Amino acid sequence: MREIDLTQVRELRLFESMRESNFELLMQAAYLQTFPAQLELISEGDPADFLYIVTEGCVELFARSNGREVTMSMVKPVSTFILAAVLKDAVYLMSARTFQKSKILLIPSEDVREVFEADEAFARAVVQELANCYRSVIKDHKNIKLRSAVERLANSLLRYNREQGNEGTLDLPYDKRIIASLLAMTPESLSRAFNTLRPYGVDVDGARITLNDIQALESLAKPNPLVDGSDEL
Amino acid sequence: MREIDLTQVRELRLFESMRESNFELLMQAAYLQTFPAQLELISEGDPADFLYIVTEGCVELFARSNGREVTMSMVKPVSTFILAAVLKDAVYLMSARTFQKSKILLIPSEDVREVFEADEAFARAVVQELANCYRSVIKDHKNIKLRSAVERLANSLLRYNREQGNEGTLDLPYDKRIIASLLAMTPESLSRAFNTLRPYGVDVDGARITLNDIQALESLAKPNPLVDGSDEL
DNA sequence: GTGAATGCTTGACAATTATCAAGGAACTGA
DNA sequence: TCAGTTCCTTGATAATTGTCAAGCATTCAC
Repeated sequence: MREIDLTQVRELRLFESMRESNFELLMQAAYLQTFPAQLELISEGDPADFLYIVTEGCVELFARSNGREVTMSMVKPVSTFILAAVLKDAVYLMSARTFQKSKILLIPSEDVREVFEADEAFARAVVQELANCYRSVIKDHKNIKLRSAVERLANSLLRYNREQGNEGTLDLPYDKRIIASLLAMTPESLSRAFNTLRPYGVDVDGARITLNDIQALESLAKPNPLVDGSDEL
Repeated sequence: MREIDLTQVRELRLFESMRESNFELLMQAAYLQTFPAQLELISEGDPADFLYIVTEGCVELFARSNGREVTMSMVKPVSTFILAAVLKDAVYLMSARTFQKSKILLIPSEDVREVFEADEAFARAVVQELANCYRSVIKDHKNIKLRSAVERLANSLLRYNREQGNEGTLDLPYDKRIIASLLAMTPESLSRAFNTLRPYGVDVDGARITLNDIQALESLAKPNPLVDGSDEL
């Protein structure tokens, strides 16, 4: 594995405090692979054979049931996914596919669990990671249950704007089709939701969005850190 | 604290494997209190001062935003709630109120975190508990994003029926108002959803529900263990 | 370049779900 | 017992969101 990849992974909060020997053990068992876009990596219901870490590219977590399909979240470098299933030695609850061409590190579940048993620092880091994941889903869940589709869109635009430096202009990080699914609506409804937001200063030009009246947009969106907060609050 | 309560708590998977001395330490710092029904125990946004454990009664976790309010989940004895906030030393993301008169054990967050640092077995048990919580919210999230209101109701009836011994007859465990909110709909819509299910053999008599044609109901509900599974799958 | 595919938008319409108002049943407390 | 709740249901209606079909722009392969 390239030195630079290793360093990146080691710097993840999940791995930074564990013993060097255990980290090496994990990495020796691991595979680093590059996958093309739109390749299905895991399928919900399968046993959790590997812990995944995206080091380059982007991965879509999605769920299927009864012929329908929705995007659950997008995983960007450098982060892990489906940690909970690995630790419980259970089946995956979500499917995953590469969104772009991606470089992904696969660590066999058994090794993760073994090191989890042996390395206290790692065990504690796992707790922090899981707690973050948990709180993040709770926020998503509140978002869907407490807000209408237009409000969800308004808040997500405000959030992208914040993440991209509060310049009043932002680029949608994914296709609108995916944004729509993340926000639990159809692409058609997303299109119409953008139209609804035009009187609030939202201008759309492809993936480039301009927010001309953030105050107005906020008065509609009513952002709430306990729903939209990126983290640690 | 009464011996019987202590034993119950000790038997929780979260506490069963920790060292006796640490368990005693936690319990000495803890308060056991009885609260009347409908008392707000915690309010989202407050710092997480205590870990809560319901030993008798029932607690409603709910969320508020922008004047709206929804039930997130119901906590029955004997289980903990808001563990993630305690471990992260963060604010609560959900509010909690007693549903019935309830006996609740409060353990100061600092003690939980201290023992978490000191007791390896406890740290590992925390991981299992958090992983369960995480997977349970993921399922709720899939339920809402992948199904219509009627389908959600149908599946939740099938689930209550399973939990109550597959007798084809079941009692709703909470007020319909709460069931509605758990299923992300209004009480009026729940009422109409029950009517929609009548042709599928669902008879309603107050809180007592009879399922006269489970096959028909299942063909509508399309239950899926990766969404409805109680646990461990 | 040309044709096919993809992604997005729009229109027309339908289904789903919410809102508001009213009424009835069951429980509650004096 | 009776009035006052509370909870649930129903009706009428409206808002929200989804579906289906078509069209347009862009990208992509050849």
